[in-house]
Amino acid sequence: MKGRMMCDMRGMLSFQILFLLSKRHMHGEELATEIGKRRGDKPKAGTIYPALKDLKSKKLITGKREGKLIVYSLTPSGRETMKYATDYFCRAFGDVFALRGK
Amino acid sequence: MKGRMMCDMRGMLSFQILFLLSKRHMHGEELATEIGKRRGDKPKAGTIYPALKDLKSKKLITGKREGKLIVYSLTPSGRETMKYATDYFCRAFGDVFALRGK
DNA sequence: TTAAATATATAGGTTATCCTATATTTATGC
DNA sequence: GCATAAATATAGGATAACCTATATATTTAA
Repeated sequence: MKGRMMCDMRGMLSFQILFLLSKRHMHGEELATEIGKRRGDKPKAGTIYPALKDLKSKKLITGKREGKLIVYSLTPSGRETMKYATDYFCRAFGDVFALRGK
Repeated sequence: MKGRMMCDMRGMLSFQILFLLSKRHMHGEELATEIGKRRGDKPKAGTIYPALKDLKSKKLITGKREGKLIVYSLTPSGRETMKYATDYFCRAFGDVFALRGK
Protein backbone atom coordinates (compact mmCIF):
# COMPACT_ATOMS: atom_id res chain seq x y z
CA MET A 1 0.00 0.00 0.00
CA LYS A 2 2.58 2.53 1.09
CA GLY A 3 4.74 1.47 -1.83
CA ARG A 4 1.97 2.43 -4.22
CA MET A 5 1.76 5.90 -2.74
CA MET A 6 3.32 8.35 -5.14
CA CYS A 7 2.58 11.44 -3.09
CA ASP A 8 4.24 12.08 0.21
CA MET A 9 2.01 11.28 3.18
CA ARG A 10 4.40 12.18 5.98
CA GLY A 11 3.46 14.66 8.64
CA MET A 12 1.37 15.31 11.68
CA LEU A 13 3.33 12.85 13.82
CA SER A 14 3.49 15.06 16.89
CA PHE A 15 -0.17 15.95 16.42
CA GLN A 16 -1.10 12.29 16.25
CA ILE A 17 0.89 11.58 19.39
CA LEU A 18 -0.93 14.38 21.24
CA PHE A 19 -4.24 13.09 19.94
CA LEU A 20 -3.58 9.53 21.10
CA LEU A 21 -2.36 10.70 24.50
CA SER A 22 -5.55 12.73 24.90
CA LYS A 23 -7.46 9.45 24.86
CA ARG A 24 -5.24 7.54 27.27
CA HIS A 25 -1.74 7.50 28.72
CA MET A 26 0.73 5.40 26.76
CA HIS A 27 4.40 4.54 26.57
CA GLY A 28 6.53 4.91 23.47
CA GLU A 29 6.16 1.42 22.06
CA GLU A 30 2.42 1.56 22.63
CA LEU A 31 2.17 4.87 20.77
CA ALA A 32 4.17 3.45 17.88
CA THR A 33 1.85 0.44 17.74
CA GLU A 34 -1.29 2.60 17.76
CA ILE A 35 0.11 4.82 15.02
CA GLY A 36 1.08 1.68 13.10
CA LYS A 37 -2.51 0.39 13.27
CA ARG A 38 -3.75 3.61 11.70
CA ARG A 39 -1.02 4.25 9.14
CA GLY A 40 -0.27 0.69 8.18
CA ASP A 41 3.38 1.07 9.16
CA LYS A 42 4.66 1.23 12.69
CA PRO A 43 7.10 4.11 13.07
CA LYS A 44 10.59 2.97 14.05
CA ALA A 45 12.29 3.76 17.34
CA GLY A 46 14.41 6.41 15.63
CA THR A 47 11.21 8.21 14.64
CA ILE A 48 9.08 7.97 17.75
CA TYR A 49 11.59 8.68 20.51
CA PRO A 50 12.99 11.89 19.04
CA ALA A 51 9.39 13.08 18.56
CA LEU A 52 8.59 12.35 22.21
CA LYS A 53 11.77 14.09 23.29
CA ASP A 54 10.75 17.17 21.30
CA LEU A 55 7.21 17.27 22.73
CA LYS A 56 8.67 16.87 26.19
CA SER A 57 11.13 19.72 25.64
CA LYS A 58 8.15 21.90 24.64
CA LYS A 59 6.36 20.87 27.86
CA LEU A 60 3.41 19.44 25.95
CA ILE A 61 3.83 15.98 27.48
CA THR A 62 5.39 14.53 30.61
CA GLY A 63 6.85 11.07 31.06
CA LYS A 64 6.82 8.94 34.17
CA ARG A 65 9.10 5.95 34.38
CA GLU A 66 7.31 2.76 35.38
CA GLY A 67 9.90 0.02 35.41
CA LYS A 68 11.02 -0.58 31.85
CA LEU A 69 8.41 1.78 30.45
CA ILE A 70 8.03 5.54 30.35
CA VAL A 71 4.35 6.42 30.40
CA TYR A 72 3.47 9.74 28.76
CA SER A 73 0.54 12.03 29.35
CA LEU A 74 -0.49 15.52 28.23
CA THR A 75 0.35 18.60 30.27
CA PRO A 76 -2.30 21.37 30.51
CA SER A 77 -0.41 23.16 27.74
CA GLY A 78 -0.42 19.94 25.73
CA ARG A 79 -4.18 19.65 26.09
CA GLU A 80 -4.66 23.21 24.89
CA THR A 81 -2.29 22.75 21.96
CA MET A 82 -4.11 19.55 21.08
CA LYS A 83 -7.44 21.43 21.04
CA TYR A 84 -6.16 24.15 18.70
CA ALA A 85 -4.39 21.62 16.53
CA THR A 86 -7.55 19.54 16.18
CA ASP A 87 -9.54 22.61 15.14
CA TYR A 88 -6.88 23.45 12.59
CA PHE A 89 -6.71 19.89 11.31
CA CYS A 90 -10.48 19.62 10.88
CA ARG A 91 -10.70 22.96 9.10
CA ALA A 92 -7.79 22.04 6.85
CA PHE A 93 -8.86 18.50 5.93
CA GLY A 94 -12.53 18.21 6.85
CA ASP A 95 -13.72 18.00 3.28
CA VAL A 96 -11.51 15.00 2.59
CA PHE A 97 -13.73 13.11 5.03
CA ALA A 98 -16.95 14.81 4.02
CA LEU A 99 -16.61 13.16 0.65
CA ARG A 100 -16.18 9.63 1.98
CA GLY A 101 -19.19 7.45 1.43
CA LYS A 102 -20.43 9.65 -1.39
CA MET B 1 -4.06 30.81 15.44
CA LYS B 2 -1.04 29.33 13.73
CA GLY B 3 1.18 31.22 16.16
CA ARG B 4 -0.43 29.43 19.07
CA MET B 5 0.33 26.06 17.50
CA MET B 6 3.14 24.40 19.40
CA CYS B 7 3.13 21.20 17.41
CA ASP B 8 4.11 21.14 13.78
CA MET B 9 1.14 20.93 11.42
CA ARG B 10 3.01 20.87 8.13
CA GLY B 11 2.49 18.11 5.66
CA MET B 12 0.14 16.59 3.13
CA LEU B 13 0.56 19.50 0.72
CA SER B 14 0.83 17.37 -2.40
CA PHE B 15 -2.07 15.23 -1.18
CA GLN B 16 -4.20 18.33 -0.65
CA ILE B 17 -3.33 19.57 -4.13
CA LEU B 18 -4.38 16.24 -5.64
CA PHE B 19 -7.57 16.30 -3.59
CA LEU B 20 -8.50 19.81 -4.73
CA LEU B 21 -7.72 19.01 -8.35
CA SER B 22 -9.97 15.95 -8.14
CA LYS B 23 -12.88 18.33 -7.54
CA ARG B 24 -12.06 20.81 -10.31
CA HIS B 25 -9.23 22.04 -12.49
CA MET B 26 -7.30 24.96 -11.03
CA HIS B 27 -4.25 27.08 -11.62
CA GLY B 28 -1.51 27.65 -9.06
CA GLU B 29 -2.79 30.84 -7.47
CA GLU B 30 -6.25 29.35 -7.21
CA LEU B 31 -4.88 26.24 -5.48
CA ALA B 32 -2.95 28.42 -3.04
CA THR B 33 -6.11 30.39 -2.27
CA GLU B 34 -8.18 27.23 -1.70
CA ILE B 35 -5.51 25.77 0.59
CA GLY B 36 -5.35 29.12 2.38
CA LYS B 37 -9.08 29.03 3.03
CA ARG B 38 -8.71 25.65 4.71
CA ARG B 39 -5.43 26.14 6.56
CA GLY B 40 -5.84 29.77 7.50
CA ASP B 41 -2.61 30.71 5.73
CA LYS B 42 -2.18 30.87 2.00
CA PRO B 43 1.00 29.04 0.99
CA LYS B 44 3.53 31.32 -0.68
CA ALA B 45 4.64 31.05 -4.30
CA GLY B 46 7.88 29.40 -3.20
CA THR B 47 5.85 26.64 -1.60
CA ILE B 48 3.16 25.95 -4.16
CA TYR B 49 5.09 26.08 -7.43
CA PRO B 50 7.84 23.64 -6.44
CA ALA B 51 5.10 21.26 -5.23
CA LEU B 52 3.31 21.51 -8.59
CA LYS B 53 6.59 20.97 -10.40
CA ASP B 54 7.20 17.83 -8.37
CA LEU B 55 3.72 16.41 -8.99
CA LYS B 56 4.13 17.15 -12.67
CA SER B 57 7.50 15.41 -12.79
CA LYS B 58 5.81 12.36 -11.25
CA LYS B 59 3.11 12.51 -13.96
CA LEU B 60 0.33 12.87 -11.39
CA ILE B 61 -0.85 16.18 -12.84
CA THR B 62 -0.65 17.95 -16.18
CA GLY B 63 -0.66 21.67 -16.79
CA LYS B 64 -2.13 23.50 -19.75
CA ARG B 65 -1.21 27.10 -20.31
CA GLU B 66 -4.20 29.39 -20.79
CA GLY B 67 -2.84 32.85 -21.27
CA LYS B 68 -1.27 34.00 -18.04
CA LEU B 69 -2.45 30.92 -16.17
CA ILE B 70 -1.43 27.28 -16.13
CA VAL B 71 -4.46 25.15 -15.41
CA TYR B 72 -3.71 21.82 -13.76
CA SER B 73 -5.68 18.60 -13.78
CA LEU B 74 -5.10 15.02 -12.61
CA THR B 75 -3.69 12.37 -14.89
CA PRO B 76 -5.14 8.83 -14.67
CA SER B 77 -2.18 7.95 -12.46
CA GLY B 78 -2.91 11.02 -10.35
CA ARG B 79 -6.50 9.93 -9.89
CA GLU B 80 -5.39 6.48 -8.76
CA THR B 81 -2.79 7.90 -6.40
CA MET B 82 -5.40 10.27 -5.01
CA LYS B 83 -7.72 7.32 -4.32
CA TYR B 84 -5.06 5.34 -2.44
CA ALA B 85 -3.90 8.43 -0.60
CA THR B 86 -7.43 9.26 0.52
CA ASP B 87 -7.92 5.73 1.84
CA TYR B 88 -4.63 5.99 3.72
CA PHE B 89 -5.48 9.43 5.08
CA CYS B 90 -8.89 8.37 6.34
CA ARG B 91 -7.51 5.24 7.97
CA ALA B 92 -4.70 7.23 9.58
CA PHE B 93 -6.73 10.18 10.85
CA GLY B 94 -10.37 9.10 10.77
CA ASP B 95 -10.74 9.00 14.53
CA VAL B 96 -9.66 12.64 14.85
CA PHE B 97 -12.89 13.51 13.03
CA ALA B 98 -14.98 10.79 14.62
CA LEU B 99 -14.51 12.57 17.93
CA ARG B 100 -15.66 15.99 16.72
CA GLY B 101 -19.02 17.04 18.05
CA LYS B 102 -18.68 14.63 20.95
C1' DT C 1 24.75 -14.84 37.05
C1' DT C 2 24.36 -14.61 32.55
C1' DA C 3 21.73 -14.37 28.31
C1' DA C 4 17.96 -12.79 25.86
C1' DA C 5 14.26 -9.86 25.16
C1' DT C 6 12.08 -5.40 25.51
C1' DA C 7 12.06 -0.41 25.80
C1' DT C 8 14.38 3.64 25.26
C1' DA C 9 18.11 6.83 23.29
C1' DT C 10 20.93 8.91 19.87
C1' DA C 11 23.80 9.73 15.71
C1' DG C 12 23.60 10.55 11.00
C1' DG C 13 21.25 10.83 6.49
C1' DT C 14 17.20 11.95 3.12
C1' DT C 15 13.12 14.42 1.69
C1' DA C 16 8.76 17.24 1.61
C1' DT C 17 7.18 21.26 3.28
C1' DC C 18 7.45 25.55 4.69
C1' DC C 19 9.77 30.32 4.27
C1' DT C 20 12.08 34.84 1.95
C1' DA C 21 13.83 37.00 -1.86
C1' DT C 22 14.57 37.56 -6.60
C1' DA C 23 13.61 36.90 -11.43
C1' DT C 24 10.85 36.00 -15.41
C1' DT C 25 6.77 35.76 -18.19
C1' DT C 26 2.25 37.36 -19.79
C1' DA C 27 -1.59 40.44 -19.98
C1' DT C 28 -3.32 45.05 -19.27
C1' DG C 29 -3.69 50.15 -18.87
C1' DC C 30 -1.95 54.51 -20.21
C1' DG D 1 5.66 51.41 -26.62
C1' DC D 2 6.16 51.33 -21.60
C1' DA D 3 4.93 50.60 -16.96
C1' DT D 4 2.36 47.96 -13.94
C1' DA D 5 0.15 44.03 -12.20
C1' DA D 6 -0.51 39.14 -11.88
C1' DA D 7 1.07 34.50 -12.34
C1' DT D 8 4.77 31.56 -12.48
C1' DA D 9 9.73 30.04 -11.51
C1' DT D 10 13.75 29.20 -8.89
C1' DA D 11 17.55 29.66 -5.51
C1' DG D 12 18.71 29.09 -0.88
C1' DG D 13 17.69 28.02 4.00
C1' DA D 14 15.17 25.91 8.04
C1' DT D 15 12.74 22.07 10.31
C1' DA D 16 9.72 17.87 11.21
C1' DA D 17 9.34 13.51 9.84
C1' DC D 18 10.91 9.62 8.20
C1' DC D 19 14.81 5.94 7.89
C1' DT D 20 19.05 2.62 9.44
C1' DA D 21 22.23 1.38 12.68
C1' DT D 22 24.09 1.31 17.06
C1' DA D 23 24.05 1.76 22.02
C1' DT D 24 22.18 1.59 26.62
C1' DA D 25 19.01 0.33 30.31
C1' DT D 26 15.73 -2.73 32.46
C1' DT D 27 13.29 -6.91 33.10
C1' DT D 28 12.80 -11.73 32.55
C1' DA D 29 14.27 -16.46 31.75
C1' DA D 30 17.51 -20.12 31.97
